[in-house]
Amino acid sequence: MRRLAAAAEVTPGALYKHFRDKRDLQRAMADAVYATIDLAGIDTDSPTVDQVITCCERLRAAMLGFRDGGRIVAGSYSPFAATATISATLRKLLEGLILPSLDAGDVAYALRNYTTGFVIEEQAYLTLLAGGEWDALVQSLPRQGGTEAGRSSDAVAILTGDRDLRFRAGLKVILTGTVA
Amino acid sequence: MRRLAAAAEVTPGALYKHFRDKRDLQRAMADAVYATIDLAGIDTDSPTVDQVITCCERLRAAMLGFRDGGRIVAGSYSPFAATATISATLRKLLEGLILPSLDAGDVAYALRNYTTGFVIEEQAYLTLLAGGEWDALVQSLPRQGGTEAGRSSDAVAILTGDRDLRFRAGLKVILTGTVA
DNA sequence: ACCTGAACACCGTTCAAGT
DNA sequence: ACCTGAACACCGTTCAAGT
Repeated sequence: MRRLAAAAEVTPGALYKHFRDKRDLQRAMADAVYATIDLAGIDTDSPTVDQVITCCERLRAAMLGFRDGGRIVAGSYSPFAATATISATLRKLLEGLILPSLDAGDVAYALRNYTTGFVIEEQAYLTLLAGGEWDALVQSLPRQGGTEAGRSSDAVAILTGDRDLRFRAGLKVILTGTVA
Repeated sequence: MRRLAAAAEVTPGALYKHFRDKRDLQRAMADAVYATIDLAGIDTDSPTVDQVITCCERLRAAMLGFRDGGRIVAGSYSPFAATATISATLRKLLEGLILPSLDAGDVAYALRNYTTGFVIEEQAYLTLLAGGEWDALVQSLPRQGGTEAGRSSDAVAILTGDRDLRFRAGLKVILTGTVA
């Protein structure tokens, strides 16, 4: 609050005429993150799986555009316009695509939770990397017995690899299923 | 740190002989959360889809057992035993189940990110509810034009409904897919 | 209506000194 | 090896008073 006030060239107390408290400000920040989502080329009247994927990728991109974007957005229920727009867009796309046995709300919610979960992990990794703490952390991963099946580091492989590719792989898993 | 020190009947400075800083302590807390996961009845030698679902449900239950459990666990890379155990268990189960075209690591990562994302949202809701702030927030949701398709509140419906059911519905979506 | 100054009750972290 | 006391540099929030 104090640093934000300084950036706005105002005294900290002045912020409390605009936001009830820090959490109220963070809700507004969450909507500001959603507001940067690029919806160009998304047409809810002719939905495709590719558009759903694009939608999630742009949601991810929007969060990645801000420090702690994932954590800001996660669980902040910003009751504002941009938040409503992305929710409705994703759900409308899905309504025209999914199996009739499923609920579009459940699918949209799963996709959004996957996406925010992925980005939180990703930004934590990037912060650790930038601070030079990542290598020490990976080094201290428990060396477990014998076989390579023991290394607990799929997360490590995913984070240090091509994250765009891995994110899309996860989306495809959700959309197309994993078992026969 | 100060409150934890008080609970441990020790001076704040003493904590810094055991943990480098607050984040280091939170990593240990994350592992402590994972350590409460009940793995009874999970047999990685004869994997079933039901076991995967149970595994994710117990992961959710473990996080729900602690204040801010989801946020503590998300993006904290605790390089400890319990963290490695749940990761390896989930992946081993999946290796025996998924379509050969998929990677067990990607699927496990998608399931974990979905689960932590869901729990973060859930705990934020529960905190808001306990603080009496939830109703005011939902009231302020933008009333958008005409049709009921406009309400942006799938998240609201999911959170205020049977969350166990909704969580499982999301898991099934991921495991069995959404499109033909 | 919006802002300032000043205060209140906190934080995380460090470090010499003790045992 | 582990802990205390005390300090340093911060926090979020409130509120009378100003304009």
